[in-house]
Amino acid sequence: MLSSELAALAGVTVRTLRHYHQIGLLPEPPRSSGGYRHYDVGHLVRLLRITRLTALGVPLSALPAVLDDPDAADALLDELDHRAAAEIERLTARRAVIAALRRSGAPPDLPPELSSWRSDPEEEMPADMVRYEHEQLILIGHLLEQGGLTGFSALFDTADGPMTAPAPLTARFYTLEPDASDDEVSALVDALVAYMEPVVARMADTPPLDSRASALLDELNEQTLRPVQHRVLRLVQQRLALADPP
Amino acid sequence: MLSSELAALAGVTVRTLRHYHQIGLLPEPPRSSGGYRHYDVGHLVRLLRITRLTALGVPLSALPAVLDDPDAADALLDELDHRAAAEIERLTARRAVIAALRRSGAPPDLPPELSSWRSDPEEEMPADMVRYEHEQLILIGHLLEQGGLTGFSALFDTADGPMTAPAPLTARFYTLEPDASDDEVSALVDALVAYMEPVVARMADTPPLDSRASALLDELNEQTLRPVQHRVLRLVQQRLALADPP
DNA sequence: CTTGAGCCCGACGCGACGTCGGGGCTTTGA
DNA sequence: TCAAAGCCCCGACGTCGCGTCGGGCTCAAG
Repeated sequence: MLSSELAALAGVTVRTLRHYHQIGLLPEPPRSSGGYRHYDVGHLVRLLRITRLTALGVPLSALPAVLDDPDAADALLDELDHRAAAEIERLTARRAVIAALRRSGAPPDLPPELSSWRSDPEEEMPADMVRYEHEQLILIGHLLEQGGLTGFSALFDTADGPMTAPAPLTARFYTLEPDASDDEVSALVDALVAYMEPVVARMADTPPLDSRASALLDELNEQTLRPVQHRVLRLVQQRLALADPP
Repeated sequence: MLSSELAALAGVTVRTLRHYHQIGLLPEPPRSSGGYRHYDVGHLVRLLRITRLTALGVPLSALPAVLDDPDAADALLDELDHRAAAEIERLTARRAVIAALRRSGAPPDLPPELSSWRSDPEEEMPADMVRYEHEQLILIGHLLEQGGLTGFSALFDTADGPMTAPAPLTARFYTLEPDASDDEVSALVDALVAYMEPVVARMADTPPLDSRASALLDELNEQTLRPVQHRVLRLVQQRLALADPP
């Protein structure tokens, strides 16, 4: 039996045979005068034992032990089963995320549970503001993942169900021109404060945002937002802070 | 922000950061006078986008395209979902095999559906005969996998349910001494023929065993069995062949 | 005798980092 | 003020199970 015949019988490639020879897993068969390997049924059986075990997830390095000592296999099977179960769980979670992404229609690099907070794509917004909103959601999504994203989301629940993103409001914020009039600015501040007030009221119970997290969010603002928007943010923060007991 | 802080924030290792720098996925940040990297929040966001996507199974080589062009992601997500589903199926099948093995108590390198054909481990049998039986089951299990293992098993179904391995019979065969008397041999042959006759009768309908497969089985016999056992096999085969119409 | 398929070997590639070893920087406590 | 400890840097090799390439040899058929 030549290499390719053995390989076909066992359902592997010739390269696999050579690899098993190299690592000493399969004994070298006798050679013909020209150097061709000639296998017998013993090699086939050995190879089949190997393929059965690797199909179960046994690593090649563990095979010598398992093939020679059948008792050693039990603990290994346990571990392989656990690993397979864990891997299935990971993949299932991954598929769930993909499905959520497809439902939300949002770009795949932001957390699907925050995608409803994006501004309406129909709104006309400068490219850098689109990018800023995107990056902010990514940052918030990650920073709150281990701090309690569910608790955060709960802040926005009302008797009528969860609040959705205030699309026109955020668009007005993002499209603020540097030369906006004071009236325009204070009107926007009023609207934002009105929107945020009930949320802030409920925040009294929850632990404040991690200091490093808020520093990072500030840094992101600093990098991207225009001065007029910083002014709006500061004003909103002042008004909301005053409403809170210090 | 130093390397280890960024890494901790994003949940990766410092080595991963260096790897992303090497392949150009993460821009190099400015360095301190001593050569230390100093990251800002922009790097963190970039890194988080990367980790979110890799968690979905996106390969690093595809990231530049996906990060820059959000539309390119859709087809990719489809493929990733399919691959994840296929992988889950493979792992589930693997777990099913492991579970079957644990129920049967058989060594993990033979097909669990044939494990009931092993001789009773309580029977006293020479080590090489144990090995022979093991290897024969491996060979049969594989050769019939693509030829119809189910059809083969059906040959052994009776009205009272599937026949089980004739434990004392096979043990008598395997433990035959080279100097066994003619009486002993012919008694064993009679018993084996009686056992196999109904099976052979049903085999008339099914296609005969692939010629290469039977050659391999013969070769295995040749390598391992003692002359007296060859004699028994030949006798049994003659008797069963005569009972068949040629 | 030639041709074409099949076999041999050595060596590099892949994917996403882990790990090791040798050497500088920075901070903290004595 | 200085030394020890703890970070940081870099380059390079290791992991796992083979795939792939290139160049040369062999074998059976025409």
